[in-house]
Amino acid sequence: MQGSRMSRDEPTVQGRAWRALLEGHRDLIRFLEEEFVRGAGVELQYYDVMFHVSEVVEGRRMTDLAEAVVLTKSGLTSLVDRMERDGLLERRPDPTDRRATRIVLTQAGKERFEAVSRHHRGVVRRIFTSRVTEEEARVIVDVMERLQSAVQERELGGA
Amino acid sequence: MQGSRMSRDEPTVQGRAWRALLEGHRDLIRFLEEEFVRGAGVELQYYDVMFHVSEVVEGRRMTDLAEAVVLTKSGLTSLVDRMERDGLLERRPDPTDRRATRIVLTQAGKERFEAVSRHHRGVVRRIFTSRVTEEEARVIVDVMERLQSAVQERELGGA
DNA sequence: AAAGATTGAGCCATCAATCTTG
DNA sequence: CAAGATTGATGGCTCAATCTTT
Repeated sequence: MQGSRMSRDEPTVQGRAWRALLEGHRDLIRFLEEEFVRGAGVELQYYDVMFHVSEVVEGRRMTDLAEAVVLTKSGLTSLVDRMERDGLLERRPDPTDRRATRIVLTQAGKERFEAVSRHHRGVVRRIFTSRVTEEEARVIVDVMERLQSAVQERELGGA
Repeated sequence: MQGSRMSRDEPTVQGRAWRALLEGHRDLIRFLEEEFVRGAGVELQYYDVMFHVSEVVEGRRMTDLAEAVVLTKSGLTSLVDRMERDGLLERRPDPTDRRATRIVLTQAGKERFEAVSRHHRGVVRRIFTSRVTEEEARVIVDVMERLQSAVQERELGGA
């Protein structure tokens, strides 16, 4: 964990930042997941889907939603199956493209999302928001967005 | 919690930092995973195991290793099965406790790890290290370590 | 009885193939 | 043929049960 020798040289600050990011994120997610299941009775993945669906009134297309929650299309198909079975979501034909399916929250889904959101914000505040200064937060936003676009360029630009 | 708005529409800087962290990390990992499989022919998980095993000459016990790589014991059992089948690892009886198994790298595993490490450092440098200033890196280390200990305290103390 | 590790059942994600619509 | 979505086969991980050793 620490004092590890990834190379003979002393790790740079950036190198330590990389490991800190990985390990910190891992612990945060692990904690969040546990808190979530215990307190809200819903998996984090459910919340993630509901979050992205709730943003758009007319519903989200499967493909876009899959991208948003980082799943393959078939993976999302089965996830939506389960959530539909649980009465949280509804599939609706897309009026403009008959190939597409739009996912919308049911009334029960909306209520559930509201409740879970409140809980979610509480947990996030306790473990993250309240422990980070504005200054630090700005740096994080700055860095992460920069890295994101770098990755996206690389992915598009090919190897 | 303060003057700025906590409403859904106008998240705080910290709130944006939270989402930036989640999404950025997700994209980084996704990219790293792809790069890794393509360039080194090894999954990230393999590297993670080799990394933790390589740190200790006398080998790692299964339970400790499972904790380190964030897997259940049974999950690790099957992962180690595969890696052993691939000739990268070896199970050895623990001399001091006959219940325990020690995992060590084979010679092939060591060589593989060295090569993959080099590749790994290259990728990390390209997508992360070279794109973050020392100043920013210090902030990240600072924040993430603070959050990690906060989470650990909560896990121990909180029900 | 508790701790280290493995086994088997079940769940969930990916991949390749398929169907329908543009 | 390309794009949106689903289906079935396969693989990895978790959970509960089990075995051995302390």
